Amino acid sequence: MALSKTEEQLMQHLWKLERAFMKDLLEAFPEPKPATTTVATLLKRMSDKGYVGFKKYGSVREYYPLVKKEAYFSKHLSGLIKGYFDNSPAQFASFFTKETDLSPQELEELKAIIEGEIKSKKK
Amino acid sequence: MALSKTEEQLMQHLWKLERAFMKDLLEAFPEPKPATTTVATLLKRMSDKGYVGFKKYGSVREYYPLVKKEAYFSKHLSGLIKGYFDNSPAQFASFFTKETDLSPQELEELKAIIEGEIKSKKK
DNA sequence: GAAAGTGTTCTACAAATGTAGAAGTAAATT
DNA sequence: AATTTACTTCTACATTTGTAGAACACTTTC
Repeated sequence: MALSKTEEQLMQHLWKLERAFMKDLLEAFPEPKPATTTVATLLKRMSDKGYVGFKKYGSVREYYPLVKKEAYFSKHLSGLIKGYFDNSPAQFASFFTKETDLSPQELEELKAIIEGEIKSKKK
Repeated sequence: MALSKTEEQLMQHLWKLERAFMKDLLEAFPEPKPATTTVATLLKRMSDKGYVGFKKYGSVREYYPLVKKEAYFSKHLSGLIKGYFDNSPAQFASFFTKETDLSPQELEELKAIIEGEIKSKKK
């Protein structure tokens, strides 16, 4: 099952922190911070959905992600590409490159990456 | 306000069709098709949210999108990039290029696009 | 060891979402 | 004109989501 928008936000914090206690997560939120119980509920649901694990220290828990950000994001992205670009990553890439405001330097970097990819595919 | 997952799907059909009557939309869904009333409800909500317009022909309506797919998608994408790549499109691009399985030809095309962008930025 | 501080579990509830029946209306068909 | 077709509008309801109070439990601190 997928995460909801709010759960995803919390997941972002968790990915950044890698492992975190309730208080670390609360700190990560900007004002106005949600109630502790709110975060607890979200964590419970996320854990039920299999996205979050935890280690108990007494009654307190140290939470950590069970799915990698990259993996989660990849799935997200391929969904988007399927939906919006008729499943054509190339078409998506083209759109992205044109629409996003990349600096000349970033473009050069990107070009280098692609050249690297081309080379590695060829070998 | 944003569209929900299901509303987005319907929106996809509408974008593809450009203008559509209820029956066209229903046809666009794969089996098992939703009930007519289900789609009607979604259209109503989407219209309330300002994403869909319609022209009346008697009591029947021809629906059409009020927001361009590109615009909607862009917003989506920048949200993703903000969330997952710390607001760095370049970092995102790099991830995308590595993770997605583009064919050598697609990579060449992409490279060409980027070169074009570099040139146009330089001018 | 009584009081604070932290976090957990339970329970609750409003809003948003997914889905659709019932009933009405307009247009097409017999 | 009566019937069928193709919607639309209204109403309804189960889930999921966003938010959090109340009450309980473990730790730390005076």
